[in-house]
Amino acid sequence: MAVMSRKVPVTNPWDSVKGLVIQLLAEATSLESGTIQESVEIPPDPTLGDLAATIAFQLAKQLKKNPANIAGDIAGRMAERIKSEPVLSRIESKGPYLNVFLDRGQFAKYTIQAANGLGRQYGRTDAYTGKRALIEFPAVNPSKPWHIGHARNAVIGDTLGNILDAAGYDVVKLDYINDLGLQIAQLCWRMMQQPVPQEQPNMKYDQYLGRLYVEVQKSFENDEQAEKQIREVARQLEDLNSDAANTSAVMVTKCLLAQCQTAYRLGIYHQYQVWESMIAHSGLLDMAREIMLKCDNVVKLEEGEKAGCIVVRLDTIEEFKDMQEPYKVLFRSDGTRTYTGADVALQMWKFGIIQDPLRYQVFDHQPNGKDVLRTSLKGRKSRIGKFDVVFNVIGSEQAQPQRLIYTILDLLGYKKESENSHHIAYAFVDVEGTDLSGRKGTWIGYSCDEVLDKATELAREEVAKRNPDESDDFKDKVATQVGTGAVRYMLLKASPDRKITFRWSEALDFDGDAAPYLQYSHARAQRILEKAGEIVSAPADLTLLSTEVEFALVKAIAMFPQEVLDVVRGLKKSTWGTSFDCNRLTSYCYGLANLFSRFYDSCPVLKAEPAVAAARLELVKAFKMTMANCLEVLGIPVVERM
RNA sequence: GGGCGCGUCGUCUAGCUAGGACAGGGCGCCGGCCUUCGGAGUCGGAUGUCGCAGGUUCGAAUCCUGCCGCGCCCGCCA
Repeated sequence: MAVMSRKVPVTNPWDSVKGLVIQLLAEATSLESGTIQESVEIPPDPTLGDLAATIAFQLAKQLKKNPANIAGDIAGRMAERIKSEPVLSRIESKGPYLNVFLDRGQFAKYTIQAANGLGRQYGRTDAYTGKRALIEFPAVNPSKPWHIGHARNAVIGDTLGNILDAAGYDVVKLDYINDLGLQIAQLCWRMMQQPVPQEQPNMKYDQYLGRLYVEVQKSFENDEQAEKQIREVARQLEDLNSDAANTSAVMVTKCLLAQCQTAYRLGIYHQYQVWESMIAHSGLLDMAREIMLKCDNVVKLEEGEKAGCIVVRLDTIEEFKDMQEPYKVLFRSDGTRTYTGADVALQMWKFGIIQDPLRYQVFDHQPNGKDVLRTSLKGRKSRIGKFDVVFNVIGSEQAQPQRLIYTILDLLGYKKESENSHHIAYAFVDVEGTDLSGRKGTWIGYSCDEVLDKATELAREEVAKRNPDESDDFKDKVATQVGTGAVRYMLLKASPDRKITFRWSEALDFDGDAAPYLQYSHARAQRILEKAGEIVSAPADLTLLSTEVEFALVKAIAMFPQEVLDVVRGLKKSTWGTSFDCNRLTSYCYGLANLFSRFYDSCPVLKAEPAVAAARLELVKAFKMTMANCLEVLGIPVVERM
């Protein structure tokens, strides 16, 4: 069998074996392999089998026979053929189900050779090589620190990027900086007031600004005069030479640098930042407007309430038929853009529909060694290029506005681009009763930094308890890895469409289904390999790995590449956004760690007889590699000792 | 009013897109396991009207219809 005898390690062992089973079922039944593929599943209990097919149910309808009899017939017909495949052991019918058993030893060999042969590449595939994906996140206003809800956005976006990258995509991560919003105007207004607010010397700038904003908000709400002035500041911000714009530029830069420190703590890096003020002055909006006006559905209204506005007519679209107002304003009567208008223009830019008029310069040198570029008036032209797919990570409350943008893109004639526009939606994080509001200041105490601080602090205590003789440097380093890993994992393990109620007791629970458990399993594997270094050197016979527990671990290792691909294939558009099952990968990773823990408990490695020890060591290596690769995709630090 | 999402042991949650074998986990609770490579572990136990009511099907947590509860969205705002 060609697939099974390749010299080069297979990239996707589970899928290869499943493919083989499908092939054999097709030979035995004359059903389409597509039909069979859909019916092949994993039995609920491994004692039933390793793979199962429910084709007997479908055939029962056609043949008008009892499905159990049909399954029995097929099993009988396939028995011999199965024996000729080394990785397969036997087929059984159990009622209407067809259950296939793998040969444990052969499959262990097959899988471990794949994982250890590919090493850090294991889990990566070239399924989407050649495609370019742009991900925009988290687009936090540069007027406050990230709170834990912003962190959810950022971690989802970052992890999506890693997963797409593993599937072969060329991924670009982009952040959108709204430095022209009302929040910025409010802060600038305050900055230009007497007395000039004093910066808190011991406080991060974003933290300080976020608190100042809560204060300013009160003036805005209660003082009509102040509100009027703030509106004026907002207008001035559009003029890059104004005092307001200069004040803003300094303030926003300082705030953004502070926010970036939070991102870096979470291991999150970007290639580009798009600043709204630069978009406003780049000519991009004018270019977009021209293109839009060529479309029949975009018109400048001459009369009525919206006279002078450039609007898009939505009444031709089924979905918006029931809308009270069929005209959506893109450019106001004074010529300025609405958010919808700007968003459509930006989306067009992302797909390369508008030639890039922006210039770029380095904003910061990131700890990953790479520069993040920001849009600017002065810098250089860049080759950011066109993208095949665009993902915008935004809260689910923006589902309709996002869909509207993609619909308008379609109306403008960019059908493909519309289809390839994805809103990665996620529900908000709240805090037992209240939401996290920048305005009301309810985020105070729940900023991402504070959560990371507390998690790291607790991790420091635990590390110190377990490693009393280690250096402070060691303890600090590991505490950081454990603390940040725990926070990232907590945010990823919840399905994005489910709201998270943040609780300290859960965030700081390092037992059970949490990142430290995963990191711990890796550290244990690492320790075994370290100790083995001095002892074992015999060439391993991997077919010796055949106990229940070993086999379960082997299967989990074999499934990793397919798990990654399944998450990518699961990115499907719905009315409310595009589904992204980041929790599926955390769940896989937890299961993998769990199986290793069982193996660790019941299968001694170093104390086993030499031949078994050699084989188990290879299994430990394969596990460690897979766990490390999976953690890397999740953005959770890989820990050698903890 | 229209639209979207959520509702699963005490609690948090997976599974729902492609219906299938006793609904999986975590925390908490009860009880075992350190003369075995790190106990952030492991083994066992108790705990469930899968929001409610119908329907489709050989078979429904999953699909359809109608309700109920919670949250969110429907501006030349930002």
